[in-house]
Amino acid sequence: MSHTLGIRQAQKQKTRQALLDAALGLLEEQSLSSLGLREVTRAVGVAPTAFYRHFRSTADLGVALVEEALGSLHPMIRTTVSSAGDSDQRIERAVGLIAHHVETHPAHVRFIARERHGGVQSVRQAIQDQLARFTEEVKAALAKDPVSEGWNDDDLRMLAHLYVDQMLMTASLFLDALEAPEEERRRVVQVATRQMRLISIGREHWLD
Amino acid sequence: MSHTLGIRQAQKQKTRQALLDAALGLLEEQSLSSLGLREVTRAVGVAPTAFYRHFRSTADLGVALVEEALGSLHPMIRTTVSSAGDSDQRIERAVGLIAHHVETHPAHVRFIARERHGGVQSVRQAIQDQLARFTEEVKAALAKDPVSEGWNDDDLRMLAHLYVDQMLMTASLFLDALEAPEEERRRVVQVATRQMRLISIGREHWLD
DNA sequence: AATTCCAGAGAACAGTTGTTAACTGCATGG
DNA sequence: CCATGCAGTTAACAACTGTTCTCTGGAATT
Repeated sequence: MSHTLGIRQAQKQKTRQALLDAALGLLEEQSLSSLGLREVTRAVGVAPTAFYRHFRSTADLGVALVEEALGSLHPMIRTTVSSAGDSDQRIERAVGLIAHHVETHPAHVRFIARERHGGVQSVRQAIQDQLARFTEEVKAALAKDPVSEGWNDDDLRMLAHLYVDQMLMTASLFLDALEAPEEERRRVVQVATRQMRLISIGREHWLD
Repeated sequence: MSHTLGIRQAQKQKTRQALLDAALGLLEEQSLSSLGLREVTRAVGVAPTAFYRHFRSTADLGVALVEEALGSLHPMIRTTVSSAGDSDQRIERAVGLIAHHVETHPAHVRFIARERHGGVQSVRQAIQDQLARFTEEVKAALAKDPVSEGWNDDDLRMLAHLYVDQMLMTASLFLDALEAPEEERRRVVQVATRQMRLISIGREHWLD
């Protein structure tokens, strides 16, 4: 692999990325279903027809954005759920990781939160597929945890589902508090931490 | 109150409602930020300019839809959280109420789920305001429950928040499974029930 | 060095959009 | 019964949309 691709394909990928970036920017103040192809090309500074060299439609571009936003997130998931430390330490680290990711990729997070239930079917589907993969990975990680001894498959899946949803909820909360005073951001940390702690407690007593 | 309003204002409210209904229908396949005013009036069968007699913009119409979708939901909230029965019975009833509401008002539920993180600021704000009211009501109901004895204000609020979010998550799940085979719908009931049960268990052991 | 390929430009299309202004007809209040 | 108010109509506007076809310059291939 890593075949140094010619200056031709390199330039193509460059404009393609520029289109993705511009779209992501424009999507901070609207939904994908109202994003126009001309709007995107205008923001990049290329002719409208150039768009078709890279995407069939804005919906197609949306699907590409889903992969950009979620595809590279799988490694993080693993370190979030599994690994060492007692319960409180793991929770603290998970919340910290989420907060950090929202701070470094706010537009991506906003895009996912917005389009997860958004008006474009194919994009909704792409997000659901990725989240389903996340859920499976979390479930696999949970299965290895000694706390989950004796849990059946359905219960593991419902807990994984709960964790993934909770992650997104927390990320969305951080997003809304991004430009808020630090006081409120700490309240978000507090709420998220306590919610995860409550879930954790429920988990420990599940088999009673 | 209840002053039988003249046939003039009656007709006005009628077209206003027709605009709201038509918009709600159109919003099943797109987001509010891409909903055109002409699109709505065309669906109703009135002139585009008639729109301005009722709403400043489609965003304004969206805010009205929020109140229609969530405003009448407050009484239900109360019966969902509080009232009699042991833990499992209350959960079963809550999940049933949510499922029923999704079946009878699917478009409203879809609208809220979609626009909660959608591209129109004022509508997002309106939804957040209503949800904050819900959270306060749930918190008040929780405070009266003997299980919550000894809980401080912050913990009550975080639990109320968790319940409200869980309610929306569940509603969204039911929505996606609306036209799916009954088998999958029962799986949704199962997952939602177990998640609430886990939360309930965590709640009982919170003060350990 | 000659040829093919292709990312992007340019122009034109039919259709759409939000908003304005001036109007019409009918229910309302004096 | 007559004058006023106002929901909804009609017509027109400039601006915008997605998509098509044709063209061009320079990289890639032979």
